[in-house]
Amino acid sequence: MPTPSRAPAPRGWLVKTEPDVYSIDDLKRDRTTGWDGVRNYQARNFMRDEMKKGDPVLIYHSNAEPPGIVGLATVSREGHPDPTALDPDDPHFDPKSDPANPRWIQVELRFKRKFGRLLPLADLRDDPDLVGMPLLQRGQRLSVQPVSPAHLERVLTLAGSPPSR
DNA sequence: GCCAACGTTGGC
DNA sequence: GCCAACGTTGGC
Repeated sequence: MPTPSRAPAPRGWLVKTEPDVYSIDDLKRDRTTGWDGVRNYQARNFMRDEMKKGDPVLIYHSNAEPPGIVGLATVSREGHPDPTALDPDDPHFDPKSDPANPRWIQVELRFKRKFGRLLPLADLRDDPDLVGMPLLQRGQRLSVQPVSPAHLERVLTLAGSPPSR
């Protein structure tokens, strides 16, 4: 029998940022921002190929005390060239990127909410429901990574937020 | 500040 | 194409 066509399961994401550089409060202030400066091919490919408008995005503070997940955003614009790679005055300028065929991609994120409390990395590591989450894997340092629906729901529950929407 | 893990670079 | 050297990330 024919399988009814069904929308693909919504994908969740997690992005890292150093709060000294750009924090959840900065995103709240700006409301939207181009997630620029990512210079890793795997992370770029997620932004270029897989992050879709409306996808939920967890915001993670790295190099913070303590490090942890601090809030939620959404993809408000899909992959497009990262202007900082083409700007010689920008610290993320990449002279090897051809302006006619830009090498680096960003998405635009829109602030959704800041959690009432930071969810510390150490606590997430201890949560049996989060086993296998890429963030928690040893030596993992991707700054853009997928989050399964189950892990996303668990994080939102820990944050005291509704599991969807 | 230390250092493990990982990605990139470049000599060969 | 191998791999050592180097630079970066990021927790601790």
